[in-house]
Amino acid sequence: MAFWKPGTVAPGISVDREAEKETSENLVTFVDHGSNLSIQQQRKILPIFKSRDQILYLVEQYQTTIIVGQTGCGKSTQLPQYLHEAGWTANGRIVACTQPRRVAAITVADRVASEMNVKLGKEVGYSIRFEECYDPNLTSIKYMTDGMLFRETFLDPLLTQYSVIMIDEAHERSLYTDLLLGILKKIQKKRPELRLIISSATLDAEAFYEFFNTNTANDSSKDNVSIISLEGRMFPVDVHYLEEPCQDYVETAIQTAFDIHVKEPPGDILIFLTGRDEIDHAVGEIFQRATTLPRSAMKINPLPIYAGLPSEQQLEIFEQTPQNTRKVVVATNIAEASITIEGIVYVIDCGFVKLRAYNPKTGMESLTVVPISKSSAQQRAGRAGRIMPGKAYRLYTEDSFYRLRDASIPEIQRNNLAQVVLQLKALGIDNVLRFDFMTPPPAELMIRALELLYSLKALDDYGRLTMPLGMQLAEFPVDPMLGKILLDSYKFQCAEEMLTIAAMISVQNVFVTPSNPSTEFEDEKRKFAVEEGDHITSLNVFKAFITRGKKSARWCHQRYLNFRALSRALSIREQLKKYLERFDVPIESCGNDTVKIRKCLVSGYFAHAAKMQSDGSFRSVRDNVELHVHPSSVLFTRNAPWVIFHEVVSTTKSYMRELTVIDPAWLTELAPHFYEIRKTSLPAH
DNA sequence: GAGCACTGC
Repeated sequence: MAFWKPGTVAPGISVDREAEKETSENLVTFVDHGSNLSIQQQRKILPIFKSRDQILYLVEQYQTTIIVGQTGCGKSTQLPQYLHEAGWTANGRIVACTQPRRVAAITVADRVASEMNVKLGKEVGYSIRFEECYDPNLTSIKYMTDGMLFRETFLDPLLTQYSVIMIDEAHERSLYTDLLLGILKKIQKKRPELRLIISSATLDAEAFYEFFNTNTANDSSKDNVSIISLEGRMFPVDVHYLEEPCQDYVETAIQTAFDIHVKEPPGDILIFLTGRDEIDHAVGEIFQRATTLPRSAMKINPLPIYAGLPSEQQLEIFEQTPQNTRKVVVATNIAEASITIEGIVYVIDCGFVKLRAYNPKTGMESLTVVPISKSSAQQRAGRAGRIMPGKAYRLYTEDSFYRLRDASIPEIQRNNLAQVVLQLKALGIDNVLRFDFMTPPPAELMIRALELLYSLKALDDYGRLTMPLGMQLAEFPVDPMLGKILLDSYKFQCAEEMLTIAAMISVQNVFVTPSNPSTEFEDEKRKFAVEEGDHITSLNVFKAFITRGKKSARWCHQRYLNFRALSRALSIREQLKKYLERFDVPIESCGNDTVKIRKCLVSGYFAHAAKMQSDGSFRSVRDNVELHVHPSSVLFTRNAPWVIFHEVVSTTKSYMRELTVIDPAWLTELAPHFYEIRKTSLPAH
């Protein structure tokens, strides 16, 4: 990049470019201007430094402090250090800072360790799934995913080793953030000395304030919560709206990109669309139309980015743009918070997002395109203001912007809560319907979860956790139905197989589907396919990856397999195996006895059974709802009278994903109680 | 008969 505002962050010379590429985190980019500012001097020129003493005062005076600060103000890196310097980590106590994402936890910890000139994993550490990098005797500042801190409450319900807990990115309202908010409020009652810092980038501070304020007197000076706003470090972004709504936002986005390309000064473009189809189409069109640009004009280079893309292609968006070329990144929501791309000056926002929601009435999930929230729109626009003043083009009218909801619906209000209910019960919270959530989930979600847990025998007639089954399912880091097949595997001598199946189901995008699927792709896929269905096909893929493929990326690439996904499955499998060993479940293999494997699947997935109809579609056994085989299933091209499935996702139709052929007799043999539950009333909760 | 937003334990 040839241009940047002198005296500000230059895109090419930041010392942590590698880290910045991978995280949304508010890392502050330090620039070596040739002067010799020490790290400590650099810390003092951050905007947050002006508020240092005030923040420390508030944390001391109030049980909870809400910090509102834009991206780039340095709160994630500086606040824990201020608290450490002020003595909050004396006597072996720890300051924790949670992040919704793994990479963020690592990169911020790494940054802080280098600022403090200590080795990562010593005074400063992090804790994320599969990776604990801290020293229990030495670490005083600990960055962690919110899910990991939640898990720590199983071992130490009052989180006694922490003096201050900072919940970062709280505005995102991830499932575990919300669980932690409720639990921390409970802990504060028993540990009044515990300090909480809730950090949010948006204007929902009032809601956090109301939630944590326990002062019932009519005198606000006795409130135990305080709020402070910090100035950000962003450049201004000029927002443009359409005067009239557009018919086709993909086409409008393409045209807008070319308008910018022709009329505006250099700077890369980021387009937000909703899914892979739209992205592939837009990238193709931009590529085509670029050939009509005059030869003298600046070149244009469109690049796709979404989670399902293999790593090699994902990394292309981070490569330096060649001279005289403008990069156009076409992205899903992954670029809203998970990935930060340097050099973006223009943002085009279609105003929609693809969102997964769980319907408690049917137990089915839907994946639909819905309008974004105002805070999402602001976050997207902000992506244009990281290196210099930018512009955001919203492909909707200003009027429709004001009609958007303020914030997205928190995950806890639109998720399957089976695992959540189980975990709350394991923490001794018996009446989950009365748990103090910041925004309580609809009762139907809770009741559906309770019903499923009862049918799995994780809860007894009184709604209490069963021992040991219920307790073990609560501890397992997988969905309860998946946990059930692991714990029941001893009955069929197939724990080895179930571990692989559970790990493979826990990762997505094992096959890399090319944008125009070739026969070669179908042929490669068929080599692993078996008539019993997708679970055993996954088992074959994983076995081949470990033995013939020697866990190599090249081997995966040649077979259209996602190396990243398979490596992750390997880690998950190892972790699940440790749990089974602890639960004293014998780790045996049934060899190639697919009847045993499939019966074991039925023992957990009996509620997800479907019968084929004469027209080739299916009906669920439980609710008689019409279902279809997802085209990615190996059963898409085969006939199977009875199946069980992992999940249903409704898009254009209700598609079952991950299917296995079963004998209907197994349903009554392995789950006779399930059909009884519908005749009798539900147990008391 | 033809399709899969994004995280996390």
